[in-house]
Amino acid sequence: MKISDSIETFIRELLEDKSSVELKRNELASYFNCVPSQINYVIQTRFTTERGYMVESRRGGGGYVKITRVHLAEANMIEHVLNSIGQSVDIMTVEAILNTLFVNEIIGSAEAKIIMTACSNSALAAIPDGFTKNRVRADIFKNLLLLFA
Amino acid sequence: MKISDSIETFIRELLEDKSSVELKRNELASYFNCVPSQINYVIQTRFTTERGYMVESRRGGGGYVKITRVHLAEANMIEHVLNSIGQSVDIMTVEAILNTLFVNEIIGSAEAKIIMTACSNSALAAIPDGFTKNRVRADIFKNLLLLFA
DNA sequence: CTCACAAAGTCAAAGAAAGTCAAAGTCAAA
DNA sequence: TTTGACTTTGACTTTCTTTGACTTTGTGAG
Repeated sequence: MKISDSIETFIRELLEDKSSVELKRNELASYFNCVPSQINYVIQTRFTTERGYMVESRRGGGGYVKITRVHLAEANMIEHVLNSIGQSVDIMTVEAILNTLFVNEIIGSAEAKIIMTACSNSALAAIPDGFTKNRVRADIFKNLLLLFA
Repeated sequence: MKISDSIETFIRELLEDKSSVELKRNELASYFNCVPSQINYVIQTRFTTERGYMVESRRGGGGYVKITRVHLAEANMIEHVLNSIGQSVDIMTVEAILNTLFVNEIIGSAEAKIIMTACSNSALAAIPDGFTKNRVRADIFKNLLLLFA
């Protein structure tokens, strides 16, 4: 029972051909039998800037939500990412960022895998949940990204 | 037969065909008539990095626990090293081990560098000195070494 | 210009699932 | 018989998802 994941997949598939899609929030919601605001949830958690998407929308009659896959400038992408990471970061975000870096060929899949593992909950199991864990994760992540800058 | 052992066997059997299984913690618990946290106990004591398993999970709706088996070849150097690392390890030891692995061509210099950085004091700066820091270091190190097994 | 309606946005509460911790129980070995 | 490693249990926490009431913004008819 994970409606959000289905919606995410659905939108991803639409984006396979074109680099942007225009959706009707309400139509999509009724297609998936969920409340409209769930579409917002999916967009906010899955189609973020960190994952390489841009979202525009308009309300009112004939309104829409437009999602665009964006190719980030390769130049100082690492620097950009480093700045976007705060003092604390969760594993989902790490995964998303690594994926973006991989897609943009900044890092290879082997490196991504290593970094992912170093930041995984499994590796950080000894640290209590919550702020501390995500803070340590951010430190490790940043230190590793710095190797590619 | 102890419940924990049965659960362990059950999961092991699932892993005989596939190299990874996705479990529902609550379902498994109710199947074995035990409290959910017992599943965590089994995983923490039986499906550890030393034994060649990796564990990922997600909370919330549609959550899961995924256990992946990594094949540890007999007489494998990584396995040996994994077993030799205790619960806690200092940065000098990490460096020494990495050097040995590099000299024996088990890992490349790029990988060694990444692992070294992930285990560095700089990456673990947010953790107070002493036992905890070296313990987290050991966890990270073992998880990363497992990638080369 | 104004008002009704159509869309999309916001936010917080409720629900779902996994994680943590430590107390209490077992049981064999010293 | 005491000790200590291993197990079982459950109360509490954290994380992620779903839902819905309410808000904001655009459009078009009168």
